[in-house]
Amino acid sequence: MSMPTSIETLSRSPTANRVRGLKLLANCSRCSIRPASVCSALDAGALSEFEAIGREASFAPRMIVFMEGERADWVYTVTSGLVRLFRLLPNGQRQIVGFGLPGDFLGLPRGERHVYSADAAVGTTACRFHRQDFIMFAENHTRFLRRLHDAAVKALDLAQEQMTQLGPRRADAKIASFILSMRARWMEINGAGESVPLPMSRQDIGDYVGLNIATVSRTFTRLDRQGVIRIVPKGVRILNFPALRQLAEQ
Amino acid sequence: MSMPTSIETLSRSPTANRVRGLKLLANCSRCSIRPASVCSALDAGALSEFEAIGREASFAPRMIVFMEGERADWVYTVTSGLVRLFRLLPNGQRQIVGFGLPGDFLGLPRGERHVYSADAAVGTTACRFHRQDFIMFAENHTRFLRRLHDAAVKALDLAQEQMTQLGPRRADAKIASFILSMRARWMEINGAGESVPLPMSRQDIGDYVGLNIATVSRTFTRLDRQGVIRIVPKGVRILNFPALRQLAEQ
DNA sequence: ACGACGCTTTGCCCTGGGGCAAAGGAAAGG
DNA sequence: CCTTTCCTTTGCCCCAGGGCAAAGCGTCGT
Repeated sequence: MSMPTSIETLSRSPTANRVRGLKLLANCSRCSIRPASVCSALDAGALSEFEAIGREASFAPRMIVFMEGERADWVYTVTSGLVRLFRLLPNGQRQIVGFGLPGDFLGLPRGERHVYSADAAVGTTACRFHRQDFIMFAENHTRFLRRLHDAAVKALDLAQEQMTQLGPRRADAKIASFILSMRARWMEINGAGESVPLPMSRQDIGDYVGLNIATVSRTFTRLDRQGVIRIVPKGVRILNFPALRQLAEQ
Repeated sequence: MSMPTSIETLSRSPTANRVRGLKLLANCSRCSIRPASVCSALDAGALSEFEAIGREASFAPRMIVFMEGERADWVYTVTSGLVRLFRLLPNGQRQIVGFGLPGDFLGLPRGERHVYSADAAVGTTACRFHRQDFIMFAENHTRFLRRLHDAAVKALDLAQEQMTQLGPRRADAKIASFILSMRARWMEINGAGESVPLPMSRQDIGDYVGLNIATVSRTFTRLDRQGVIRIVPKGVRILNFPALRQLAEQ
């Protein structure tokens, strides 16, 4: 059925260079994605303490954040852009296991090593903390620790969900589910409405839901022609909600 | 692509009846699967204390152990048989998210409610503990708690693995991976060799790896004809290891 | 030992989606 | 502003695997 998207055939491979720049954190209190992130659990005092141990890192598109198998020495909170979480399969195919959106917390696996890789899909910024600093801070701030745990539960739920999405479903069901799930995630960030940002490429979507890039493209086009969605630059607008939900359930 | 295996079309639906019988635990110290279970972390003293809070439950084939959404009041350690972990999708399809083999620990989700259902695929026995008793016991036995954590990590790894298996891979690759993964799991229990028990039905395998029952059957037959495996009652024997590994990597 | 039931295997046909490749667009770099 | 480089869309063809259904087997119960 489906085709290895070898990493070599991707238009460009992830670049080995890591973080592009580091800046001191200033004014977490004015950070616009804070409400959607784990930092929402911190009051003014804790926040400035937290600021002191973090740095803002920027990543150019395709820059690696961390690699599977590597020691997990840093943790991240995405503040803008999009991070791809992926595993490279023995046959060269890339399976995207998740997307890190602004507000998402990344890089704290159960063990001491990463179990998947992460790179920036577009220009991305993230607050970076040394694992030890971060853990020590969390252990001194119980509310924060609980919030972290919540984040982990949410990630697990998403993974479970994704597992059931990947199975043998029709292309339009997969794409419809994908759009609805992205919409739900953006709503937690923006509140937003019918417009769903999709900053990732068609290839990324395919590697996430388990479809060929051509099929992804065709399916978007079909949904557009059917009047279910409208394709807009870097995203879609949902025109017929019930129809989309209906498709997602197939 | 793929077909809803509606729960109604399954030859028989899971039965609503729960545990068939309960017996006091006697002689955990002689339990043959103990080395493969979380109980392996307990010494003689702790073991008899542990015995006191558990009961051995038996389940007839297709009996429900617990259901998605239900409060998770009991936890289980499988001692014999096979448990199917599954979610029912909106379209009626059943996605099997894992198999509980002897030694596996089940029923302690992150939240207070189960996120998937479980039923017995064949006649099954399991040690059952009240969640509270179990948690209290674990908190008083640090080695046991760590062992529990290890079990959770292993389960997560398996789920991650499964997520990459489900994607768009060829039928023989999926089946080959499945056989190798089952073999690896049995080896931890039996040590065993080339013979891999497969107590679950073809339908179960299909709902796990994302293939139609007919395709599952055809693929097993093909691998048999090619001399890669030999189909034996309730399992397979691996004849050509390198070939199987090779297929699994596709 | 026999019969019934349920699971597995197999054949036949068909369709959804992959492979390939070219054309069309958008964005980045000079 | 123009050129280059990706990325997306689309057409054409083909095949892996799904749908359906019948036949084959094993097993369990009486």
